[in-house]
Amino acid sequence: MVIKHEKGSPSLYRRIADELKAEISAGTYAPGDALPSESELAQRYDASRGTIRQAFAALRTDGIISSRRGARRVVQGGPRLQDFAALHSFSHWGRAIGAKPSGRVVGLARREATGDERDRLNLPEGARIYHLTRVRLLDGRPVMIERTAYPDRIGALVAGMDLDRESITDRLEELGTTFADAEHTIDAVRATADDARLLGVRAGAPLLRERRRTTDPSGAALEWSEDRYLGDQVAFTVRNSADRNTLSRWHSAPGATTG
Amino acid sequence: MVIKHEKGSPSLYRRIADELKAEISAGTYAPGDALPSESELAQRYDASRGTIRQAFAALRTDGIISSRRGARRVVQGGPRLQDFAALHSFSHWGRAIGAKPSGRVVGLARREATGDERDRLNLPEGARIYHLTRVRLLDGRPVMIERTAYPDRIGALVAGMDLDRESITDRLEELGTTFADAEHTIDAVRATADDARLLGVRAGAPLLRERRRTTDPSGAALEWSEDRYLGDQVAFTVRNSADRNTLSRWHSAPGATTG
DNA sequence: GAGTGGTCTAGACCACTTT
DNA sequence: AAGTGGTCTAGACCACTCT
Repeated sequence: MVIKHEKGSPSLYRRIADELKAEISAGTYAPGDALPSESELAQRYDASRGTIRQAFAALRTDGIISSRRGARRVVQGGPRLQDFAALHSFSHWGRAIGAKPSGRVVGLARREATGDERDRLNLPEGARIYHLTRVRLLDGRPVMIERTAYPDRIGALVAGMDLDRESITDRLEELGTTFADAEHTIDAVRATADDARLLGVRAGAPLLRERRRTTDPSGAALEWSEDRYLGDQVAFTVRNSADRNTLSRWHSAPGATTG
Repeated sequence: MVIKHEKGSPSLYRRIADELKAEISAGTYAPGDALPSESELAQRYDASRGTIRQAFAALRTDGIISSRRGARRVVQGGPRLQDFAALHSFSHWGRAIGAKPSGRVVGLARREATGDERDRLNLPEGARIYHLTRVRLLDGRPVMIERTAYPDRIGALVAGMDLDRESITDRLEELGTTFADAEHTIDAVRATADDARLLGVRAGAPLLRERRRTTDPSGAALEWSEDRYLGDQVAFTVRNSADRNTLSRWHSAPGATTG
């Protein structure tokens, strides 16, 4: 018996995965606890074993559970992982951690893309972009400087927004833009005089720098951003395993530009 | 027809995945190129479609390819990701990037674990650990300070090694220890006087701090390490997507320990 | 409309952990 | 010995992209 999906409804394995995640969040299964077996869940959800395995695979990829042949799956400890939206959008993230996120526009300009920007956004010579600089705050205190380049098509939409009030990410999603993949490069830099003034720290303070390239489902670049966080305010957490690794370590030869 | 595995040989889908990765590395499929369809590969490898999908899933999890319904899978650009061993072991990593890795032991001691160390390694009150501090170098230049706590059982093995010469990771693997999962927390800190002396920079220089907890397949903690990299020498790269997210952003309230 | 990936089923055998 | 997850097969229907 195959049950058809209602239009727009998530697949069965996604619903099962979401339900398991919710039960783990709620503490029904605590870190270290064993989860129900595949066959047990197959019965409970009237699904095949393959579908249950697909649901578990989603949790495994997110690092929420571990799994070994012969033993039941076990809930992993550690900090809860955030969903893609909370990670991608400062506004979402701020609200998720219970703070009041805001922004202050420092500059917005349409200009010709630099060579680096053309590379990152995959644009032809002479292409124009929008470049936005904002200070982002939590509960009124500066936490991060955001310097983002948008391709012309996206930037035109952004330029029309109320940037002090709206979430760019949310508005772009409403306007039909889908953020699918992102690549983040993280290192540490010294605050420049400019950084220091905007963040209210002394020049030379250690900042956590995140350079991010985000693409849509077809692989087209949607933004290229360099964000600088106060080093003592923000950290990033990554999980990986022998099976699955999305993390790399990179070395910059002294004197070379850092990618 | 079911073909049995030879003992110790990797599964079919792993071999297919490895072969595809090799072809991508070799440039047979360049970033932006479409890959063969599932049915085509099923024929080529005399495998079922499910097995081919399993191989593709491995590449997808590593962020090497993207995939959308209706269109063929596409090779993703960006830096090549390193395998778990290269990420986990400084020695492996150094050799992989063509440099000569080395280490200099600053201190090794067996002592009672602090509260923080007990939490991270999941040890009872009063448990003892081994604590190792090393400076790690590439081509003779200091790049990182490593401060690692090992549970007694592991530390006893480490203490017997030639720490200036051997790779701890390699030796522990040879001795039957399997590193399965790791959780990394990354932020930026100011170099202490001690850090500065060991790394040959001025105090206050920005350092990239990686705190790492590594576990074996059963979830038991194998090490808890705090590594500090020169900010202009090393960066970390992470890939994620709406489907699959192993990255989180964390906020530390001012004054709180960045635990 | 043809091709492709996404979801789901039902069943099989095996390696490993647990009791 | 029983239970559990890992691998693999063969087939089905569907949503979507491409030309």
